[in-house]
Amino acid sequence: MEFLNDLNTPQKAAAEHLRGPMMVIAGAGSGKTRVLTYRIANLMSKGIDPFSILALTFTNKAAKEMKQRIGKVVGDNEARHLMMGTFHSIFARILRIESDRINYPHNFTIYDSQDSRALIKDIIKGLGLDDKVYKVAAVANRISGAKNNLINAAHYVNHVDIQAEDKQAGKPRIADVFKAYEIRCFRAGAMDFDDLLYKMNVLLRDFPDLLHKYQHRFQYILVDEYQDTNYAQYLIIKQLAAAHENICVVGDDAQSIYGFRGASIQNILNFKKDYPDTATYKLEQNYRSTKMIVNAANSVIAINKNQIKKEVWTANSEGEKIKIHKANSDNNEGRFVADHIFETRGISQCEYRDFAILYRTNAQSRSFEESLRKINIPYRIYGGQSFYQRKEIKDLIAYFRLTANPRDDEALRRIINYPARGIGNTTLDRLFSSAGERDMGVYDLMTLGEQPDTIKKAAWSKIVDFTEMMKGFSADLENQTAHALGLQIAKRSGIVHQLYTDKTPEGVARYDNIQELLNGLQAFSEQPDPENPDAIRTLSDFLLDVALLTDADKDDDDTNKVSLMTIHAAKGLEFKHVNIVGLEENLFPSQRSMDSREELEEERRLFYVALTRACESCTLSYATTRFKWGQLHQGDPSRFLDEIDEQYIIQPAGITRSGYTSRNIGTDEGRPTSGWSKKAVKPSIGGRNLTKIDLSQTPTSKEKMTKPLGATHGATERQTPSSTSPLSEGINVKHAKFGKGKVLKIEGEEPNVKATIFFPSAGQKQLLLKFAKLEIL
DNA sequence: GACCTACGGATTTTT
DNA sequence: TCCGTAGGTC
Repeated sequence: MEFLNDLNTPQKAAAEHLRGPMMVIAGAGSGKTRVLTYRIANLMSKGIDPFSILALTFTNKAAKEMKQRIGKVVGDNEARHLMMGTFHSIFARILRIESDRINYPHNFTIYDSQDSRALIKDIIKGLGLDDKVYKVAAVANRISGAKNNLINAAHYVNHVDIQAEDKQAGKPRIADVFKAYEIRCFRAGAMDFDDLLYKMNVLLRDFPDLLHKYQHRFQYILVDEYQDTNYAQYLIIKQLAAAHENICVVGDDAQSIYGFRGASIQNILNFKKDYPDTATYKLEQNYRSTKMIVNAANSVIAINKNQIKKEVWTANSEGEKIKIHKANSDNNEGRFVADHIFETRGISQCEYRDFAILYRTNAQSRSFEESLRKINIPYRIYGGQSFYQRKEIKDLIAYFRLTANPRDDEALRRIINYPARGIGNTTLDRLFSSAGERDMGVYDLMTLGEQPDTIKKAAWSKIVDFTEMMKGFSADLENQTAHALGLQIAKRSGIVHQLYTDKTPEGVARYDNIQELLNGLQAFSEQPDPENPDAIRTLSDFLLDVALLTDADKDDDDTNKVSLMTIHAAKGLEFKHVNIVGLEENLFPSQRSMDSREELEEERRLFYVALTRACESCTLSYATTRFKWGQLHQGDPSRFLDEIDEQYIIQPAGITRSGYTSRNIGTDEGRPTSGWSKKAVKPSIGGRNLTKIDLSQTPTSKEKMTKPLGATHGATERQTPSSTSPLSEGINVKHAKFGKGKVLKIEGEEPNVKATIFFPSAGQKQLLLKFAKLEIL
């Protein structure tokens, strides 16, 4: 096949491999996606049915892109039938088809981590355990870890080591929580992320006909990012591949960074033991980065003990040395990076999209956002609170979920009183406990037509109204498109109305988000399902997609913006110019990774991943002081800085902020360093009590805020402000109205006033107002 | 049940 | 510092 001539020798050999187990060890930037695509194209050109090829990728976006690239080689019509996607999405689809085997409804709900945590919290409370000892996050992690190792609640309670560990940690009753969690999920017809893998294993283990069916269907299996698979994933692949052993795994042990999620680097290290006939291909030529970057990264990763030997090299140009910058505070680090991007863009004539700022934790993004905003550099934040995590979106989706699966108790809990319809917490608690006593779902209890004696009459009639409405929605589930039904739900539930009447800036943003979701629904409804092109796309089809979408999957076609993200999120991406920030001990490497060699090595691999994202230049920075929980902390430079062979780095003599003030951009002049609250005064201005002020009557045209509205709400994408004030401080918000917002507290004095405002629909918000002119109601 | 206050905990990383 | 919420009051 002539398309194979685009490949170098080892790439070509790997792409031409037809049958039998194979492993591709692919260094960073060595073209592994190319090999995967070309191999699949090659299989198809040899007459192998695309229906029999299963390709598992790490993100849906990667799958989509690969499909498109294969389509270009073999034609879209053929490529369409490939089974490609993430582990979670592919197996969710299969589980949906086979769900009756394990007594789940076809429209089972997928609980996201918020849902599972809410449920776990409720269980901890219900069992009367101390929630300070049994912390939700810790318990959730424990359960998740067990499931990823295929341990269910029954095994958990009998597992000697696990029980010993829990006892040691003072939490002997996690097993009880786990057990209750299993029951409640089952009763709700819900699976969490881990269940998708666990239950898939159950299907293959307990139903030989299904094992046979899928072994027969997937004759060729390819797994990308194999170094990041966990035991549950490993075992699914192993079982599916057992009949034919046409399995191809691609990965790089040096880039294994998901150990915390149960990923085991051993899967890649042990592959040859499972398949002794494995053909191994090593891709060692890097096409992405300069010599300087490749060599620097090599010098770092060489320190790790646990790895497969390989020599990553490049024929690319020498490139510039890696720069290290020391800042004296987190804010100055932000300013340096923003300024550096500004300058580099001017000198090398590249676009904003060529830059990335990579950090260890999402919480670090703030100082970079502020600095970029100040000098009008557009940026996009990945991760953090994504679109689908926002409250209003989750609320509407909860209606969708309850429509598709009335047993979904977590969705019900969320929306039964939103918008407010007079069913309060007391009623809800009684409903849940009454349902628990009868071992049935809450919705089933509600539709039973039999009023439990604990529920008051007035509340019960509201419940009946609610269930009647939901029944109406459910009746249309199969005969309306996702868009038609979604629109109907948005309107009839009262959500649209509720948000429309809320004229606060936050309320307007929420209304827009709902519109965006509905637009998304429309696009979804109009695009046919490749597996089943004639069927209408229902709301439950949409839910399956939406539950497993992540930020990385979001299309952002022509956005020319600087990218801000965690290093984890940057996996698989590349940028011309990369800034790796926050290189301090206890931050990167993270404090929690310091106890064990394994975890520290994982942090080092993470650093390796960060370095190898860069094509042309890489700049590292750290801050000697940093605000944490409102307190100033000292920090030491990260050990990773010392681990780069010094011949590849420049450590400039000019310490912090060199060349900065001359341009007078983004300086700190005149700004108090730690917020406004230093001068806190009583909640009164002009001698009058200010606890009740209607800000809608306030002349707002002169108000300035130090943060744009909505920023506190964690919007995923923030535009650079179109206008800045003469002080280059804050943003003009003259169109802002505070609607029904009530001021709870005023601190500071004009013109610097911090106001705590209560919005009926959004709870408490703190806003920093400049030149506030407040009038008393 | 709605509204409000004061307090305490949070920072890994993600499907 | 910010955010969520338990618990108080009307």
